[in-house]
Amino acid sequence: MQRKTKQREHIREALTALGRPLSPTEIFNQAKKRCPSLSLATVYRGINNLLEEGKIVRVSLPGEPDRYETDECAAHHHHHFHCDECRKVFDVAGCAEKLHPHLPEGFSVIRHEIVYYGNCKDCQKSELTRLAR
Amino acid sequence: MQRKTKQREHIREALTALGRPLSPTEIFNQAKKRCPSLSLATVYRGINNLLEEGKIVRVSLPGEPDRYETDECAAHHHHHFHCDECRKVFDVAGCAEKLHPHLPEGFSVIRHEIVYYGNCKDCQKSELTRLAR
DNA sequence: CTAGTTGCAAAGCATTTGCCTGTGG
DNA sequence: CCACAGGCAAATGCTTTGCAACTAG
Repeated sequence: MQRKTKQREHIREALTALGRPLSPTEIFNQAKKRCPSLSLATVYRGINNLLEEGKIVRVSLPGEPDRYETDECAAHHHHHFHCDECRKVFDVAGCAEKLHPHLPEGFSVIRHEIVYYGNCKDCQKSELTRLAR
Repeated sequence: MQRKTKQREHIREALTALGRPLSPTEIFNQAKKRCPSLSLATVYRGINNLLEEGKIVRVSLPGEPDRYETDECAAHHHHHFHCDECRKVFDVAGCAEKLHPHLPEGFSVIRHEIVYYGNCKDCQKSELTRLAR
């Protein structure tokens, strides 16, 4: 069974603190603020422990390194938004989409992933100010 | 400008021969049959050349190494299907989906990607025979 | 106590680069 | 000819592992 250590606490804390899916490096940088001795290898190990326990969930997006979010975030069906500008990833609540894929004969769909790309709130603003110049 | 070499031909040939998005290694293995002296580095360089020329297109799926498909495949809007069993990727023609994401205030969507997961035709069959046993 | 954890450094993998030889045009 | 292309091996970047020291329970 797993022990409760400060390093592991810091990993979960980083995830809840920023409230969006984070990459191992983002977690590392965030958690290092509280625990300077933390090593990146420990973050990776901690991530894998927490994954096995189901306390965090992997968020993979096309062409991006894997990110992770807390089980609370993952409790409801949702998709993700990737900002083309700052490359941060945000949750998109619910799934109002109607899906009717034109599948070839004999294929069956068990689940789906949708990723939206565009500009997040902050980058939207900076985009506007840039255009206004 | 780029030259026409047999190695580069073999890369495109591999893609059209199998008719589905292929990873660099899949391309390498396929092309090596015709051109045993081919090196993996050349496949990577060839892929990047062809990308720049727009002759092939990158297909990234969550948690998967990048794959590539010919520009013909990419000419029409489509999405992808990933078989949970054999891990091959197939094109899904068109996009009959109605998308109405619940975006936070201030976000704007420029494009989207959809990935379907399930069993492809062949693995569907083997799944059925396995269950029948 | 003692098995699970950590930090560090080294090992793995996939992808890219440097360098020198080979070759298409 | 000779600049671009190819093969090989070394370099890179991200993730995992081995190992000895450490610590929660």
